[in-house]
Amino acid sequence: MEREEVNIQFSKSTDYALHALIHLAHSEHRHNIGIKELSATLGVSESYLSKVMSKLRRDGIVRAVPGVNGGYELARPAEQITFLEVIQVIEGRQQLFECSTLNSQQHRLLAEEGAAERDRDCQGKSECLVKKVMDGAEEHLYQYLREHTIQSVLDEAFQR
Amino acid sequence: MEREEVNIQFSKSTDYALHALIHLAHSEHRHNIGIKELSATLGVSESYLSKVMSKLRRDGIVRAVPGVNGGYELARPAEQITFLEVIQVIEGRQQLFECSTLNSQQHRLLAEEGAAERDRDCQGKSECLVKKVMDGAEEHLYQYLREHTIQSVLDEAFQR
DNA sequence: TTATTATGGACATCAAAGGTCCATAATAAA
DNA sequence: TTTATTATGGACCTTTGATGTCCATAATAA
Repeated sequence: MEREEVNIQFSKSTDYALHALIHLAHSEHRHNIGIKELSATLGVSESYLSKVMSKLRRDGIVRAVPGVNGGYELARPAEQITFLEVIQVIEGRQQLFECSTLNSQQHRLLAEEGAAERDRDCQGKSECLVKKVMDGAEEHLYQYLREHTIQSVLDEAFQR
Repeated sequence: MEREEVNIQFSKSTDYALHALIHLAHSEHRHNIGIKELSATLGVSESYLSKVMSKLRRDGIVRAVPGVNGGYELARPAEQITFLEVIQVIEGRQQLFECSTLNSQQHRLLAEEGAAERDRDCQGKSECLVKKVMDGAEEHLYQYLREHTIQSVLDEAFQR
């Protein structure tokens, strides 16, 4: 009874990624910020942060150059990098909610009231009533995360 | 490279809980729906669904009575049971986002611009710029989930 | 009293998060 | 062209939590 279960939460990797990108954006006059500086700034190991940065690179959010004076920089203007995009790159693109129950429950409901012509499958189709609400919630959340960018955070930091 | 990582997602338990509650609400003329009927309806094992139902009972969402003809029923009207409440009971009440990075990043930003009088801690305080956005996202999501209840889903099922 | 139903503890399994280490590739500077 | 430096990716490890089963016990109505 010591620990409550933990579940619906963004991963630490997402945290690292967002903070790293903000640091890059804030240092844009300089070029090629190395993993050493990034990991020291965030207080995270170089080896782990490297993995996160590699993902960001593979998805075209940052550019990376090896070698002396190498490092990372944003691949695009900070106002074109949304929170949603970063989160999806790191967390993957699965949906907030997947229906795992049988097709029985909600379809019995529908069938009994004479809407029996609908599909018979609850797995991911739009027929599941619970999923319908959750999909709405997801779109709601995503819309918010689309409206916030790396740049908008910087703007806010400088009280405007 | 076969499986993409899976992360930010509601658990199956939440799925089970929501579907079970809808079934209870839809059967409110009858009383005490047993775990047998519930598990058969959802296509889930009795033993596992029991755990989920116990959680719902401990948090006052359903009532349970053991013994012959025992079972579960809603402890409150279906319009007073929100999606958010169910989710929080099952998933726990941690936040969508916890800041894991050092206090350095965002405070260096603030400090450089002369806002140095703020706290020095990024762990969960409102000072972290990333966390501020994520908290906003969370509140956005929660507001939506508060507006949807077990009853509202039933209403929708009966096309009104 | 008895059959029935819910409860909770103890386990088991499995996948994913989080993290480390190292060999290799790439690059710029010397 | 070497060399020092930096990123990359594979292999591996540990911990945690989700999912699930089983069983003994408690509670309850018939």
